[in-house]
Formats: sequence, C-alpha cells, structure tokens
Amino acid sequence: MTGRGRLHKARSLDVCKPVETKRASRRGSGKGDMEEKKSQVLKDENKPKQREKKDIDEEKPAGSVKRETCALPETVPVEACATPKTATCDGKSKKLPKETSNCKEQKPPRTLRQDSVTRLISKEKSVDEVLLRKTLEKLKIKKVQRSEAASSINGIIKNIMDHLKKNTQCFKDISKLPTGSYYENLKISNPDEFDVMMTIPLDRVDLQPFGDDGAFYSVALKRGESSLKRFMQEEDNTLSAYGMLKEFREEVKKCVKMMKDVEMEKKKIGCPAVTLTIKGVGPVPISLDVVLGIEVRTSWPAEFTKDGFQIDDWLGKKVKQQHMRKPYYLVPKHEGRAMAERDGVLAKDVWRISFSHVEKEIVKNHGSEKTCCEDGKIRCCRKGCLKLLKHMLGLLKEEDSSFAKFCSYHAKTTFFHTCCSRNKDSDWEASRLSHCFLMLLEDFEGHLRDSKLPNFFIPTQNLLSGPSNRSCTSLARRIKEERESGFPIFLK
DNA sequence: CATGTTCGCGAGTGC
DNA sequence: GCACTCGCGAACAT
Repeated sequence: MTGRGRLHKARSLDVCKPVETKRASRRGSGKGDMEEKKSQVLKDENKPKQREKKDIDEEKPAGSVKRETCALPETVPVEACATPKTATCDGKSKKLPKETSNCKEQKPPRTLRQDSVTRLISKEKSVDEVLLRKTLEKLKIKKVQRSEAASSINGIIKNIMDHLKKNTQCFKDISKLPTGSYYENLKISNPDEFDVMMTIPLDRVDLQPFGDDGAFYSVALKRGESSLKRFMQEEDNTLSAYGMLKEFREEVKKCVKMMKDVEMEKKKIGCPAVTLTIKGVGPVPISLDVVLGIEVRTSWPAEFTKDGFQIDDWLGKKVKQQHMRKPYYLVPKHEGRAMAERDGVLAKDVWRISFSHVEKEIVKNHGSEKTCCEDGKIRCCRKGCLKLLKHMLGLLKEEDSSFAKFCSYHAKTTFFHTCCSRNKDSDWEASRLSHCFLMLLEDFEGHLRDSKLPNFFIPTQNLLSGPSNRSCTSLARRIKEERESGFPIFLK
C-alpha cells in the first residue's frame, strides 16, 4: 500500500538515470530474434553456444581450459617480468606465459602498436596484468569475515551513541559519520580497521589559523548559550580541544567498560581518536577509531582550499561547489608538543580540518562521467589501483621499519592527485590495470623524490614533512625497483 | 557471466 | 526528533 507510493517517489527523484532498467538495456543490445530465442534456452542450460561465435573462437584452444589464473605467479619467470610491456601472452586463451608452450602455432612476434588496435590490446594480458589481478583477488575481504566484523562494530557503535545521547549533556546531539577505507570500500585483506567520527553540530564559529600550514585552527564560539560552554576558555572564547576530547574519552570509557572483548587503548598525544580494540571476532583483532568531531554547518571558508581541491577537470565544477556548500568538520588534533604556544593558544587546544566525508564521497563517485562503473557502462580501475598501492606500501613497511612514517593516507592523497591529472574515465579503463597502476606508482615516486606531497585539500600542508628526505628517496627507489621488475613483492 | 547475498545508506514514514 | 522500513548500489560468492 504505502510501499507503492514510496517506490514512485524514489523513482521520480532519480531523474538523471536513464529510464530503462539495466536488464532492459542489456537486452537492448541483443542481436535479433534468433538470439532472443537462444537466450531463453540459455537460461535453462548454458552449454550450446557455438553457432555464430565459431568464427571468432577459431584461434582459441579447445574449450577444455577455463581461465584458471591460479598457477600463474609461480610460473612467471622473473626475467619475463623485466619486459612487461612487450611480453604478449594472450592471457585469455592460454594462461601459460612460457614461450615454449606449443599448444598453438605461436604468433608472429610482433610488437604491439599501442593505439592501432585497441581491441587487441584489451585481449592482451601482460604478465603484470595477470599478477595484479591475482593480487587484487587476494585482497578481497571475505564475506563472512566482513559480516562478523560489521555486526560487532555496529553493535558497539550503537551502544556508544546511545550512551552519549542518554547520559551526557554536551554530547547528546551527536551523530555518527562513518569514514575511512572500510566505508569507502577500499579496505583490503581484513575488515580490521574501522573509523567512525562522532560529530557535534555547531553553527557559527570563528576560526583563527594556528601555524601556517593551513590545516590547524583555534575555534572560538560566538557568544550565547551552548552545551559546550564549559569547554570554552574565559579569555578568548576558544574551545579547548584537549578538554573536550578528554571528556569524550571518559564517556566512551564508561560505556565500553561493560563490553566484553573491547579494550580502550592509551591516549596518544595529539590524536583525535579514541581507539578501541576488539578481540575474538575473526582471525585478527579489530581496531575501531572513534573520532570526536565538530560539524560546522556553513560553507567552507574560501581560504581552506585556496589552490587546493582542484577537481574541476575531473569531477566537475558543479560537484566541487556542492561539496563546498556542505558542512565541514574539525577534529581535536595538533602537531608537535602539546604545550607549544602561538598567539596565546596552546597546541593541545587546536583543531584540524577534516575532509573525510568529502574523501568518502569522491571515492564513491569517482568518475568524470556520472555513470562510471555502473552496470553496462565503462568500468574503471581507479579503486583497484589504489588498493594495490596501499597493499604495496603495507608490504614495504613490513619489510623495512624505516618506512614507518609512511601511511595509507599518503597513498590515497597521491591517488587523488593522479586522478586530477589523468581525469578521464577512459584513462582508467579496467582493462588497463597494469598501465594505470604503473602511472600511479610513478607519480608516487615523484612525490617521494621531491619530499613533497601536498594535502589534496590544503596544498600548503606538506604530508611528507614528517618522514626524512632520506627515507623518502629510499622508498622511491624501492618502489621503482618493484615497478621495473614486475612486482616480485606481490609474489610472496 | 548471471544470479543470489549481505552490508551500507539515503529517503520516507509513522510514532 | 527518533527509529524503523524499503529499495538500491557495491562487492563478494556461487
């Protein structure tokens, strides 16, 4: 009854989408009556499909071999990887890259002309390509694991929210904003890290830059009643990040104390998160970052992203404006020593702008065309590339502790920059995974060599100011090695 | 590869 | 305001 009405409304909102359903459009590309009949048959059994395909299939080996990619990594000779671009094993039909394989007469050893026959290229699978796909496969999160982790985490979040709403004054208006890689579908390997911002709405604040990198501010409330009054310092009305986070922490602690298998980690200086560790779910402990945040319900001040966030050519001017009209968030985070002082403000009381919500939004909506990655439309490999980069960085960190200061946010930021310079969906076509990944790596190496990686939103902030130049160049060199030798690191 | 599942999420609704 | 349901998309699974 009401269900109908709802459906209607939902549909009518959807103005930009094509009217036809996916199924319809898929069928729309059907060949003819014959085909249509066939497709009915196919539903029952999908064996008989020779007829017209025949000519095309000519060069394929007998159907016996399906695409089993599994044997590959072991069989890939390292030398073969050294010439990734020209190594042309036609991945689809035979999965063995050995040149000795005799199953067919071998192809003429032609070098690929890049642009001439794009058809061919998409058929070709370089050695890299296969390894990368295999690696991505491994990085997938298992359904059961995800399910267990999600229900555990969701329960905890709900508990905390309920507690804050019922038992506190200052945090009673809180809402949750899930962010970070899990919620962006970029998490790899295990669902073992969750980030949830708990946001308090606030209108009308007065920001004063703290330091000169443009990311940190002191926050003064306008006069008037506020449940946050007790966190305000008398003299200047600034809101104490430290005081508020402390209180927040204590409340979360009260509530978490009752939970089995959940522990709270020690406070980390300057860190806006209350980190909870959940054991007993899945093979590894899960860490849940609960981040206190202030939601400021006004458009971003223009100076925030002056010269930054340049997505005009990638996602479009309109999208950019939409984002800038949305609220922004502040989290209790500072750099350096807590008691460092500037203009009468202590570092421990400053806030950093957070753009997690925008990051999430653009990761989910990452195409220059709105339809990118939708069914039946161009699929891209952007996310795949980023996952691979994150994975590689993780592995390199494991093997060399001097890379400890590099983090996945460096990967993500690099990725955003690369998306801006290669901004068309066709630059990222799914079939060109290895090509795209190589580009991304080269970009990353570039940033590392310069020791410069501007925050995507606040370009005055250099995210590589932490790590030493030495470790930057060393990481760059290491990545280059991997890139040029066909990613042996992924074989382990 | 088509089809089925589950989770995340926004919109809508009813209390 | 809030909690709940619904329908859809993304990603995993078969």
